This record gives sequence, structure tokens and C-alpha cells, in this order.
Amino acid sequence: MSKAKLLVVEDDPNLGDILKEYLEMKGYEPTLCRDGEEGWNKFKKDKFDLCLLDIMMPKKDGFTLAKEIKKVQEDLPILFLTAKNQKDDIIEGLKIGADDYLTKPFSMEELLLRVNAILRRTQKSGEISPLKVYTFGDFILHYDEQILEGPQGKNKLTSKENELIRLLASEMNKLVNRSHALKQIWGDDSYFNARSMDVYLSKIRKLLRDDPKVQIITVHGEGFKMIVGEA
Amino acid sequence: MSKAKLLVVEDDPNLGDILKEYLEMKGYEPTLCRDGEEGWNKFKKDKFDLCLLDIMMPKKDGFTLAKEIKKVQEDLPILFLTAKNQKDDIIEGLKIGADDYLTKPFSMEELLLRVNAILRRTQKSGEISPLKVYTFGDFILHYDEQILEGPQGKNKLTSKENELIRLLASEMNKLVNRSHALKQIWGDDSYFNARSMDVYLSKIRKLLRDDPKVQIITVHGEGFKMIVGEA
DNA sequence: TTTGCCCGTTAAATATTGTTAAGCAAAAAT
DNA sequence: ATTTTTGCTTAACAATATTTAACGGGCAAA
Repeated sequence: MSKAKLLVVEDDPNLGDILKEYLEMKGYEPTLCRDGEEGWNKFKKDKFDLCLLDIMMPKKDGFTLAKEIKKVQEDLPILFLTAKNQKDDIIEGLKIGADDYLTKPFSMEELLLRVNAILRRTQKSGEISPLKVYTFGDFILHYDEQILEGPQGKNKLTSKENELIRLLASEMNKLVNRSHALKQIWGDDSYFNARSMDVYLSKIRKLLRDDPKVQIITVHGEGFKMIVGEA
Repeated sequence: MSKAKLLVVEDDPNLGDILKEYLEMKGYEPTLCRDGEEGWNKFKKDKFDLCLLDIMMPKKDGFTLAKEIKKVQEDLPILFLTAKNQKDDIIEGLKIGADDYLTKPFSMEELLLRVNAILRRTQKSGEISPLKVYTFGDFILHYDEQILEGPQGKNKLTSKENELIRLLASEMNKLVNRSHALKQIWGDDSYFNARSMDVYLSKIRKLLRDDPKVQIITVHGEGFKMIVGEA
């Protein structure tokens, strides 16, 4: 597994293609299905991190599919795509155990926010997640490719930069203890390693400069925190 | 422990129903009202753990309702639901004493996070609330970002300033015991830490100078109190 | 009122962090 | 085999944050 895998089931071919392309562009690995039955087959064959399900679909509707999926893998997050003002659909979806919903038409930006929020939550705090793509502000960290994608394009990272950004991003808006970071990335907390980390922080702050929403603040004597402000 | 009771006041029938369903599904006991007046009546009849109030509503808006509620039960936490970019609404809400806010459209994810955070801290008394934003007089403390927003604009704070202002603001108009503050922020109550705190108090008083309504008064031998006068 | 302690303020000293650049060794390229 | 490049560390210095010192005023108990 290289990127977060998304099962996208959407019968409208236009929207489906757009979703697929957008999500790919943003560093996910979407699998597009045209109806519920196809979705079910793909689900059985592969392992996904999140499902995006349209509700009204031929052959097998989103509800039915969601119920079947939940029966097999209860913890797999589901995000429904519903027509506007179909509140009954939304409620039904939530009852089945959907994590969230989006009413059509939605912007790609909204979609991304929701997807990120869900994927972020499903990873346990304190641990580094198995997720390979991290988004924060206008940036996307492709962890296993060691690439930071930002407003200015893609940027190759060194492994230390990569590790440190991942640590900060995985604990977004939370404090990352200095000593913990050092042990995690450098192996132990010593004076020179600490100075080395400071050098990397400086480099990373420079990389993150072109989105003012993203900042790394220091908590004196404690550690660091990546904060992401309002859109 | 029994379910937490939530007073949900939202005039959009779709959103209202969705909120109710979702919160029920997540183990809460929501009571849905369609306008501020109905909300007020329910509030008088029952006992709640948290209020979720829309701001723009017919008959009685969220602000008015919140003020009335706070007059009767000051410690009841309030979470406002506001339209996006209504920064003035947000500030007004925080001044009334809201605990947090959500800008529409919000994800169910976010909602749940906020609700949980508020309920979690109200159950543990004596602890400092993990609130993000504190208001007092013309100031807004963005705790997570270590920024104090005042009449003169935004001001970056050091960690110690940040902690101390938060402590004072969270106990607004109440006495903060010296020794308690020291243990809370410096770890222990020793002579030098006490002197250090005095230095910070001095710095903070300087920062708060541009609003005469806000003052930190000393209770000799006891501690400090941030008092906020009327406009 | 006098004495001693507590507190306010400013300044100096120390500790921690930010930044830039030099050094160095391993990997990659030639 | 040698240069060149790359990633990381160490060093050096600048900027901040925090603590300690110094001095003076105010308050409360005797």
C-alpha cells in the first residue's frame, strides 16, 4: 500500500471521472465504480481506507452497499454523497453508520476537507499512522515518495525533513514533544541531535512559508506544534 | 453514566433533523427546537449539559437566547453554529460566554469533536478548560496560536505569557491563587519562580494597557484577579 | 510608625531556539 | 578511480525566552 485507498462508487460518469481525477491529483488512490454491485466486488477484492458512496445508483443503491460493507468491516469509514435536501437520505445514511455526508453539488475543496478529517481521525494519536499521505493547509506530504507538494509545486525532501514533517503533520494542532521527536527520528535525545533538529525545523519553516495558514510554533522548553488556521 | 442531554436550537428543518439523528446515533440525547423561543421554553422545563445554538433564527436569535440562558445557569456550555465568515458573530458569541463555535457548513466529524471536547472538560472540574479562544474586554486570546489580539492588532506571545493570560482569563473576575498559578505553570512554588511570575505579570499588564476595562489586580498575599469592567 | 515581607518594575544574566554556513562522509555520477 | 553531489552534523553567531538580580514602593502586623 502506497497511498490512502478510496473506494468511490458513483454512477454519474461525469462526476465520477472528476472525483477520480481530483483525488488522484491530491495524492489518494481512488478506485472508481459505476454502480453498487461493482463497488461490492471491488470491496471484496481489495482493502480500502475510506468509501465515498453515492446513494442513488442502479443495480445496488448506496445504502445497501454500505450495510453490506459495514457487516464485513465495521470500522471502515463511509462518506455519502447525496442530492441536496434529501434529508431522509442523509438521516438514513447516518443511521447505517456513515461518518459524514456531502450534499451535491459540493466543491472539491469541501470534499477534500471531509476526506482528510475522516482519515486523520481514524489514525490513533501518539502513534504514527500507516497513512502515507498527509495534508495540511495547501500542502500535501507524500511520505513514501518524500515529496512535499505545495502552492509552488513539488519539492523533494530529504529523509529527515520527511520524517519531521510527517511527525508534525500527524500530530497537527497538537504539541510534539522535543525529546519524543528526537528519539523518534534521531534515535536519542542528545545535545547535537537537538541542534540538528533545530536546523531542520528552520528548513521546514522555510518550505512552509508560502502558506500563511500553516505555522510551526514553539512551546519553549516543551516542543513544537504545527497549527493550521482558518481557510 | 446516563446520556448527555443537548439542547439543539436550529431553524433549518433539514439541518435540525440531521443534527438530531446524528447526535442520537452517537449516544447523546438531543432535544430539537425550531426557534429561540421554543428553545427558551425547553430550557426552562429541563436540565441540559450543553446547548447548540444557531445564531440567525426567527422569533429569538441565538445571542439573545444564550444571554438569557447564561443569566439563569452560568455554567451551561454553549456552542454556536454560525454562517461562515461572520467573524463579528463569532466574537460577539465568545463575549457572551460561548465555549466554542462552528462555522457552517461543518462536518459531522467536527461537530462531534467539539461536543466531546466540551463535555469532557465540564465533567472534570478544577482543570483548565482546553478552550481555544478566550475573550476579555477588547482582547481575544488565541491560545493554540499563542496570539493576543487587541485593539492594536495581533501580538505574538511567549509560552509563559500565553499560559498566564489563559489562566487569568479562564478565571475572569475570580481570584487566582499565587501558589496555584505557580504550580500550574512553573511546576512548583518556589521563590525564584514566584519572582519570575511577577516579571510576567508586569509584562502582561503592559500588554493589556490599551483597554482600560481590563485590569489585573493584586490581592496581597493571596493572588491575582483579572477584572473586566463594563463598556 | 517602624519593621519586615510581598510585590512592581527594570535591567542584567543565562538558557533556549533560529539561522546560516562550514565541514565531512557516503552515495552518485563521470 | 576520481570528482561531484547530497544529506547530515557541527560550529558559530543572532535573536528570543526565561530566570535572577537589584532596587524601590506599598502593605500589614507589631
